[in-house]
This record gives sequence, C-alpha cells and structure tokens, in this order.
Amino acid sequence: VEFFDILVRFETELWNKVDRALIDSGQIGMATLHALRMLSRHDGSGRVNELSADLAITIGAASKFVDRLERDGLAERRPHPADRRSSLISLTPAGEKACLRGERVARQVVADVLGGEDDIAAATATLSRLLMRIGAADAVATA
Amino acid sequence: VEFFDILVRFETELWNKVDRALIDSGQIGMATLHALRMLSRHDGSGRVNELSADLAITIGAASKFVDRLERDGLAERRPHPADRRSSLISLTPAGEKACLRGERVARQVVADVLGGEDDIAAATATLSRLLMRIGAADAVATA
DNA sequence: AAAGATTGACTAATCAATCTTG
DNA sequence: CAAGATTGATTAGTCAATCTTT
Repeated sequence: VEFFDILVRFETELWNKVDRALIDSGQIGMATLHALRMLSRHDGSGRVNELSADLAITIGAASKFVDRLERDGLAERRPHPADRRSSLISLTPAGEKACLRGERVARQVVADVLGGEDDIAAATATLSRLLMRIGAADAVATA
Repeated sequence: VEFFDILVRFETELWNKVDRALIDSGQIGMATLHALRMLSRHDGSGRVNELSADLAITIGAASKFVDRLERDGLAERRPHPADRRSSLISLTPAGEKACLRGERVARQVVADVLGGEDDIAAATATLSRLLMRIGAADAVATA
C-alpha cells in the first residue's frame, strides 16, 4: 500500500503547487484549468456527459461546473444539432486564452519539479499501463 | 505535462475505486480512512495541526474533520498535557477497528490493480524521490 | 505579538428527484 | 421506459475573523 500512499501524497502536492502558482500569477485555478483542458480536447463537441467522465465527478457536478464556466465567460453551451436533450460546450475566446495561459504556467511548474529526473518516462509508462488496467476487473473483496 | 495528466487521472481513478469498494462493503469511505490512518500513524499524539498537514487541507477543514470523527465515534480529542491551546486526537476503539477493516479492503483493491506488474517498486521509488524534491524550490514563473 | 484552534459565511461536490427528449 | 441534463437539499472544503494560550 506504500505505492498508493505515495501516489496520493505526491499527486496532491503537485496539484496544489500548480494551483498556487496559477493563483499567484492571477489566473484561474487548477480545477478550472483542468476542466477547460478537457473541454478543449473535445474541441467544442463535448457534452456535460463527457466532462463528467473526464473529471471523474458526477453529472450534477459537471452541469454546475459548466454553469460557473458560463458565468465567468470561459465557456458556453450551444444547442446540440441532433439531440435536443444535450448541449455542446465550447470555450469562448477568453476561455481559450485562459487555458493557454494556464497551461504555460503548469508546464513550467511541472518541468521545475521533474527537472533533471531521468526516469519520468518510465514512471509515466507504468502509470499509463496501470490506467489501462484499472478499467477492467471490478471484482472486489467484501472483507 | 503528459506525466502530470496521467498522474492525476490514475490517482483519481484508483482513489475512487477504493472508495467504492469501501462503501460497497458498508464501510467508512476513503477520505475518512485516510484521516484515520494519519491519526493512527501519530499514535494518539496527533494534533489538528498535523492532520491538516498530513491531508494537505486547511486548518479549519481539519478542525471540522475532527468534529465529524468525534460525532461518528471514531476519534476523540483529549486535552494536551503541556499546551492548553491544543488537543491530542486519538482513535476510539471503534475508530481503530474501522481503520483496520478499511485497510484490509484498500490493500485488496490496490493489490488487485497492481497485481502482476513488476515495475511498481521502480515507480514508487521515482514518486518518492520526486516527493522529497517538491518540498524545496518554490520559485515560480509568473507567465 | 505569535501559535493553535474554532467558528461563520461562502463555494463546490454529492445524491436524489425531476424534467425533457429519444 | 432510457438517456441526458438540471435543480434542491445536504455535506465538505476554503477563507477570514476571532478567541485563548504561549
């Protein structure tokens, strides 16, 4: 379980570090950046559905998140052409800009932390493999 | 930044998986388990102060967390012998029990996910090294 | 004054109930 | 009735103000 402990601790620490850097440079905060990046990845064709999956939060939370993004002028819902239950979520120009600006800082901080380490690629590969694996096998002991 | 993305994603996924397993087996939830483990690590001599640091949440949040743990009968504040501003937080017998029960399930799930992978030790070492590193060098670009 | 903690006002997540469209 | 999303009530976190002890 040591792996799990360190994983959690390091992820939290790094997330917070990037978050602080963003806030300190007068920007949007890591959670918002994370959402914008996911939306931007779908390139204007993302729905609440997918944001929920991408962020691993509930549908309700994702819906409210988009409310906030709209309120802050970073994204907007546009009617889905084929399915009137759904909206397509696209970044506004301001949202695009904030996303790029944020990514620059994030990249900087991460590079700063990882700088000089040679086995990042290996660790990335390992985590990546585990990430694949975790989709399957939901059998769980009921201890 | 790919490393960061995968790190965040995998940590979230694994955390949620363990959380679901705990809930499904009628137990306490990962956040609570995490807190109990940290308190148990200090073996009855932990203060709100330290819980805050261990969980990487604010002092206020840690204080309220302990309120909840007390309300649920999992931990209790005992007056600090030397410093009357502070309390020492110890697990109740129920808390100890819940912690052990939870750890068993967590261990099971993690083993299930990591099972058969040979380079966990290497990844753990890398993350561990980075965790050390991250304490220092708080200089940050103001892009 | 500084350190440790608590509290109140606010923000964000969850869950369940609901509404609409397929 | 399923699928997609929204909303309301509750729970947990942040931040700032405060209180007590050092």
